[in-house]
Amino acid sequence: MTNLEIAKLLRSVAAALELSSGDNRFRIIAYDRAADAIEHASSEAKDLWDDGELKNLPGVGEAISSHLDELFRTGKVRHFTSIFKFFPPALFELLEVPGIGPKNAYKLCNALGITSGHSAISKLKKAATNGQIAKIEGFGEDSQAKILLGITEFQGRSKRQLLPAAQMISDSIIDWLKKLPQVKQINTLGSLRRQASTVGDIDISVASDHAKIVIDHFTTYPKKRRVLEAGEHTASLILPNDIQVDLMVQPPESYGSLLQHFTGSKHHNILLREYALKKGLSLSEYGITPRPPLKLRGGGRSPRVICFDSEEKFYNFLGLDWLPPELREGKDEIKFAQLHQLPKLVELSDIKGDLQIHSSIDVEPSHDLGTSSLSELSTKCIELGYEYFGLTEHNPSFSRHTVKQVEELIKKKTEIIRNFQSKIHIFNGLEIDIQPDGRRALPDSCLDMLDYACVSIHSSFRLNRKAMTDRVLAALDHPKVKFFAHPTGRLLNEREGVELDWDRIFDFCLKNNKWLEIDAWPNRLDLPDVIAHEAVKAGVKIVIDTDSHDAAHLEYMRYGVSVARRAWCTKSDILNTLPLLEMKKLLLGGE
DNA sequence: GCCGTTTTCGGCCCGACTGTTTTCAGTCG
Repeated sequence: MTNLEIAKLLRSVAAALELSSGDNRFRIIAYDRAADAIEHASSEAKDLWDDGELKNLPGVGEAISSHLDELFRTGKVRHFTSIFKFFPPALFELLEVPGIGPKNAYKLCNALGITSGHSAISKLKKAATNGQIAKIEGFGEDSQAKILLGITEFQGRSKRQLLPAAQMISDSIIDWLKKLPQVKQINTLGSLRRQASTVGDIDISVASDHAKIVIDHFTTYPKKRRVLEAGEHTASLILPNDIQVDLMVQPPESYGSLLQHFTGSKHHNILLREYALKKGLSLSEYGITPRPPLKLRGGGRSPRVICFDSEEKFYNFLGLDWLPPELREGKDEIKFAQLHQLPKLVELSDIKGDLQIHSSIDVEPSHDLGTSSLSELSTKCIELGYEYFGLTEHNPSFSRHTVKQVEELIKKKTEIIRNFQSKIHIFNGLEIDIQPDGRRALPDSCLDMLDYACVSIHSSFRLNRKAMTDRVLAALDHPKVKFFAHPTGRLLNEREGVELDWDRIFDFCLKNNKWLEIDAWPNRLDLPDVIAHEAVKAGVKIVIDTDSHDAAHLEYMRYGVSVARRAWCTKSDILNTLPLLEMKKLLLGGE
C-alpha cells in the first residue's frame, strides 16, 4: 500500500468516527493528523514499518502504529473493519469531492441510496444533474451546483502548475501591480513562496493603505480571462488554462502576520500555533493575541491584537528566528528557529558551475541531442558567473553502434572540447543509461577518455525496490562515474518515481564518494525535496544541474536551488558551489 | 489517539466562507 492509500484509509477512519455519535473529537483529529503525517512522510510507511520506525512519525503513536502493523501483516485491520461496517463504502468515496465532508457524504448516501464505492461519484453526479440533491433536507439549489462543481474539479484534478510556470505567471502579475505607487510591498504566498515543486492557485499579497485602488488595478490585468470576484480586500482572477490568481491587500502595519499566515504551510502554522499557545499566545492572520488565564476566560474585555508590519518581528516576538519560507513544512523547523540553529541555506549566487548539460555535439545519442553549440553554452555560462561547466550528452545509442563506432564518437567529442578556445573551463562528461540489468550503456574503454560520467535510468521503471537498488549501485560502481542523475526518474504530473532503498543508496554514496543530483529540469525537480533532505542529513553530497538541452535552459538552475533549500541544504552540501580548483580535484583527482 | 522546555494527565490551531436556517453546522486552507 502506498502512503497515499494509507492516508486515505486513516481519513476514512476519522470520518467514520466523526459519524459515530459521542466519539471523542480529539481521537478523530488524531487520525486525520496521522493521515497527514503519512502522506507527507519522506519514506514509504511500509519501509518504515520494515525498519520498526513507524512510531517515529509525529502523529503516529502506540495505537495507530499497531493498527498499521496489522495492516502490513494481514492486509486489513479488524478494528477499522468493525468501525466501517456501519457505513456504506460509497461514503468514503464521496469524501474525495471537494466541499463534501463526512456529515454531508453520509446524508447523501442515505437520501440517494448510494452504497457501492466504485460507482459512487458517477451516481452522485447523475443525482445532481437531475436536481435530486436540491430536494434533500439541508441541501438546496446552491449546494447542488457546488457539488457539481466539486465533482468536475475532482475529475480534472492533479494538474498542478509546475513551479517555473507558476513563477512566470506571478512575475508578470507582480510587474503589473508594481506600476501602482500605492503598492508598498508585494509577495507571493503559499506553496509558490515556499517554492514547492508544483503549485495550485497563485496567491499574491500587497501591503497598501489603498486597498480599493489596488484591487481595481488588479482586476484590469490584461491577460485575465475573467474576474472571479472582487471585494474590499481580496479579489480573484481566472487566467487562460483555468489558472486562478488570488490577491489580498492589507495595510502595512499588519502586513507581517498576513504574509506569515498565508505563506503556510498549513502544518507549519498548526505547529506554530501550538507552540505559541504554550506561551499563552494565540496567532492569526491579524496578529498575536495574549490569552487570559483559563479561569478568567469567558468574561471581561477581549484582549488586544498585537500587529506586526514584518514577518521578522512576528517570529521574533515568539522567540524564534525568522524562517526562510522553504523550511516552513512542519518538520523540525520551529525547534531549530527557537535554538537559533537554522541552517544558512544555499543560494543561487553560490553556484559556480553546472555539470549536466547537453550540447549539439552529435555523438549520435540514445536520447535527445542538445540544440546549442559549445560556444553558445560557454557564453551563457560566463554570463551566469560560472567558473566551469560539464558536457554530458547521452551515450551513443547502444543498439545502433559497434563498440568501435562508439569509441570513435567519444574520441571525436573529446577532441572538439580539447580544441575549443574558451575563457571558462569545460569538463568532458557523459550521461550514461543504466540498463535494466545494471550494466552501463557504454564500454569502459570510453569511460577512460572522459573526465567523468553520470548515470541515470531511462527505461524499466517498474522493477521492485531491491532489484532497482542493485541495478543503480552496479551502474555507479566505476571510478569515473561520479553521480546518479535525476535519481527517481519521476516526471511531475506524468510518472511516479522508481522505488529505491535510499538507505542503501546513501550508504553506498558515502563509502564510495558518489553524489546525488538535484536535476532542475522543470518537470523533474529530482531528487524530490524530502528525499534530498534525508540524503544531506545522512551526509551525502549533492550536485545541482539543469540538464539543459539548450543554452536558455541554464536559467533553470534557480529551481534546482529551490529544491535544495527546501531540503535544508547549505552551501557545503552542494558540490558545484566549489571553485574550479576544488572541482578539478574532485573530478580529476590528484592535487 | 497523541504528546510533553510549566504536563505521563489534561490538554489538543484559528478564522473565513457558504448555505441553510433563524443562530449555526459543515468544510476548508
